[in-house]
Amino acid sequence: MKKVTLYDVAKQAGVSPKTVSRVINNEASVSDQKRQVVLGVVKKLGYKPNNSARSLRNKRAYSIALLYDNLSPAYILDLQAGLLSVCEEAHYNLLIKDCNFNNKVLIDQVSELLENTKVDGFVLSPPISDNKRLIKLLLEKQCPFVRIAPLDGSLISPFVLADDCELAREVTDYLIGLGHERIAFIAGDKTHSASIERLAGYKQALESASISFDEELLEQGDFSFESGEQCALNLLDKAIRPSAIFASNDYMAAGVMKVAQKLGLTVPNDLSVVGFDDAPVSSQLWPTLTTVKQPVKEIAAQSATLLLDAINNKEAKHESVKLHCELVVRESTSS
Amino acid sequence: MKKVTLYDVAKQAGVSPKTVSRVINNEASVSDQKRQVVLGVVKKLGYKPNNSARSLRNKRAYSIALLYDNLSPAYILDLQAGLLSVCEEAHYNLLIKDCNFNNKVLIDQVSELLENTKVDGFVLSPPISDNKRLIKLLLEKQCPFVRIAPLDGSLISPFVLADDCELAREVTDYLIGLGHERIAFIAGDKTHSASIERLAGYKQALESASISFDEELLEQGDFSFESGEQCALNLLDKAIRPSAIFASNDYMAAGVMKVAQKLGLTVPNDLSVVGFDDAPVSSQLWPTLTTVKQPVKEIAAQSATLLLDAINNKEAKHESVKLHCELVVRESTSS
DNA sequence: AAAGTAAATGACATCGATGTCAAATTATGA
DNA sequence: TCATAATTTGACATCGATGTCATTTACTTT
Repeated sequence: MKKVTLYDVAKQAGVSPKTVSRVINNEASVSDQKRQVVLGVVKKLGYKPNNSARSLRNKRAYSIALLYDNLSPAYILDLQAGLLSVCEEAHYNLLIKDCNFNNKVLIDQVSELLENTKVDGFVLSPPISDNKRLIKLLLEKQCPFVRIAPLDGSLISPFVLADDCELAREVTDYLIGLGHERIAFIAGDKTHSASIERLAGYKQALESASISFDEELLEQGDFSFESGEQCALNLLDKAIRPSAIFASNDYMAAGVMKVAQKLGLTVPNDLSVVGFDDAPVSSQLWPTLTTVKQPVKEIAAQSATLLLDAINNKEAKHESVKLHCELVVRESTSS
Repeated sequence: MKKVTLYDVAKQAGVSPKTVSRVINNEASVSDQKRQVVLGVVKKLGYKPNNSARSLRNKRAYSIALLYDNLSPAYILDLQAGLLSVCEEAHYNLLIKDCNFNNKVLIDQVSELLENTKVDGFVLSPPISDNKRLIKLLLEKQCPFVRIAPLDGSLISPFVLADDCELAREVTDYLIGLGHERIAFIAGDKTHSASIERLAGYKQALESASISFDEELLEQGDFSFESGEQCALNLLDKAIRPSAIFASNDYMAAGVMKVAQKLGLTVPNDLSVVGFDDAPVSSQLWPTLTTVKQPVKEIAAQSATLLLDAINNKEAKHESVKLHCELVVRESTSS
């Protein structure tokens, strides 16, 4: 039951430790014959490289860090799960960092992670994906990173996003298809690309259907339940009410539902409501909320894959990946 | 900007590296005079010990792992936040492990963490806190661990819990105080101590108020929204309805709200509803839910503290800590 | 077949911190 | 004051993997 090391493998295989190391790291100049022998012994002894020794020698921690701030708990947990699945496979550690603090501290903490912990790369989730100072730091230090749903679509790093715009269009098309013409939209926090994209999709759908965009029907929220309430109050107070409200996320949609109920409106008969994200609350309300499900775990898994690529192959070209969301029709919408 | 090592400190301080090491690790036999000198240089150079080197030499990873399964996202995130705050302070890493798999795999994964990653200790959250096989493994390997809200209150390890029973009593007292006499209770998953405790508190309060416990008013749920719905249907279908329903968590309470609304009952006028946990949904419903807020971050922080104590002081006695919850009165309750 | 080139292999030092054990220093007691 | 015990201190080896560089082996080429 004792820990097996490179040396044990080397002895059994009748080669030098260095050769075993070469095999483990998939280096080129090892004869196929010895490679097979070594691999055999590795499997037989169940050898696993010691991470601390590697880290010490190579001056890197074999770990990546997830930076997040201000997202919904379920979303963050899905991100973590997706990242973990890839990290475990690749024998990397995942460090998590709640960046619920100001810019200055964030920069310090990341520097610390870089210089002390020797983290290999970072996953930036919105709104950190567009933190200028942080990105500048990472680029300067030549530290690999991936951005999730960034506003800035340039390939300074790989990035992964969902087809928010397309799905917002689909949602709006769906509402139009149900016969709605006065469809209001509640936008989210502008520092998230999702807000921009979802609004764009809404506008595109209106245009395709030759419904003119009405400034009156657009409200600016910030993704919070309270902002949803406030925006709904503004919208439902109008002389001619919208017959449907499309909120940029489920929290705001829940706020809309609350206001509708308070005003004595029945959802979906008097008002259709749509959210976005498929947060837990969307199926815990009554009526349950029509919404859009993002493939958050896949987004995270893709991010991890791209990041590990960048880490292990410094000259790899940066890519971007767009993943597909899905409309989930529930009870809060009708004609 | 180069990395400073023990040797740099030793040279500057005019002592041997070993002495610096002694100072860093707070060992006894160093003269006060040298200690001061060394500490001065440490601060001046901003020396930070290299974790990989330490891990290699000491055969431990300076990290703890959080095992969780099946809890609400917000709860898990709060646990993580609480653990992280202590870990960062102590320069430990936090590994997270979603144990959403069967017993066998769990044991394998934990063994792997122990033998390969050399994790120093584990934090078990419910219902893993009472996983017999896992606990047996950890005890055998003499690996320190803390349990959060275990069913088994013996001191095989330190543990931390909330005063669920007391608060359930307080909630029930509060409902009784409002004039309710037919108060139904929806119990949660029996593998969680919280379920047992909350039910006990409910019964105690009834007894204190000389209201006899009515089997008819007790339903068994499993903490899910759907189970809340089902139990509510059962309860509200009775000839004489309860005037208040106390659900063991907010998800189930949300299910109750849904059913109440569907049946045309107005909350709180026709029915008072109380939840537990102060999950996000409790303030995103309308009416907002009266509930109980657990100090989850503090529970986690305490757990981490106890665990690190156990790790760094093997003969420390195991302690248990009980933390205080708080009743949050919102809109879903009235006389 | 000899010479020359390319590929495969291994000896050794190193990453940074710390346990072991012996040497040096200080304190104690007769 | 000197021998002895107690306390500080440091030299050195070590944890396990891998970069460097020299050496050996295999493969061409004329």
